[in-house]
Amino acid sequence: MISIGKLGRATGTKVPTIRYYEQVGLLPEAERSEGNQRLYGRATQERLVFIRHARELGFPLDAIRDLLSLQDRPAQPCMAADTIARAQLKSVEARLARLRALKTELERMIAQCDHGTVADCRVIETLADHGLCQGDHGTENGPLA
Amino acid sequence: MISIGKLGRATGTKVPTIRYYEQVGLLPEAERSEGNQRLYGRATQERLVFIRHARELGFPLDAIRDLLSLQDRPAQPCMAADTIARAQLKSVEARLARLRALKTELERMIAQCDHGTVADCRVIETLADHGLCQGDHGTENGPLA
DNA sequence: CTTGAAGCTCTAGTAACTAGAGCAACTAGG
DNA sequence: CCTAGTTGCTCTAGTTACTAGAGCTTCAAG
Repeated sequence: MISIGKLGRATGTKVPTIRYYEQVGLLPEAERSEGNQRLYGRATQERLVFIRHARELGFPLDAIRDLLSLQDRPAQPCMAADTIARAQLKSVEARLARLRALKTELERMIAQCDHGTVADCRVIETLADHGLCQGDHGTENGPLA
Repeated sequence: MISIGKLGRATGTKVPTIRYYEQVGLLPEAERSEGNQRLYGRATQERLVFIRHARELGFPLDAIRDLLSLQDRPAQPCMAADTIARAQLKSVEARLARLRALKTELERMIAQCDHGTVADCRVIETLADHGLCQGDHGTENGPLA
């Protein structure tokens, strides 16, 4: 049984984040000490590690909630977890493609900035240039990277 | 002089987003018609295009505010804009590296999910596995992708 | 035994929007 | 000219995943 601070250090999670996870039901309500302080055992620590890894992989908390509920009833078929992972992969690939394009664009911008005045700075021109839209208008404001 | 709806369609921006940009000072307070409806001219439309492009490139609104203030006083040296762009490039590269790792991991997870039951599903095991931490603990909960 | 760190609860703030209520105004068809 | 129906207005509140602060209590070390 360890304190919330130790759990945080052990898992690389900030203390308020742990309390937040409890609040939104991702972690069970912690046992308390005499003096009302949270105490955690192995099981919860592992659950938190699971959550953090899933977050690092970009899963939103809702998806993690689903995964945890699968984990809690392990006799089910694996399909649901697979489906979640596949959906996640799709969105990761989309973000990757977008970011690669952005990187190219930024490099171009920086290369063209000639340390003159803003008046002829390509960084600003590039952003103002309408010709660079590759016509994904219609998507409207999407997640944006 | 066009309405907010037309401006939205012309720039691929949702109407509430335009009002939001005005509210937070990225766009000037719009002129109004007799009946109190917002009217926009070329200048504001270009400013909005600038903002949207910068957002697509991942610039946070604060950085965009800075860029716009540079644009408003174009006799300054270009350095500041360059600095902002370089910082942005750095963070894009970091996000890229992280995402590439995530993609590999997800692919591995999916490949190992053998459509059995959850009990032996690698998707969940992978997320629970502590051995996969490449020890970036200490960063605590960072931006996460 | 005392001091300072770590814990508690609660509220409010962050980014960048998005959604909804309830109402006014503009536009096109008949 | 009238009447729908769409678009616009303001305002409040919700979203995601946390983070920060106030004001207080409890714990661990010297």
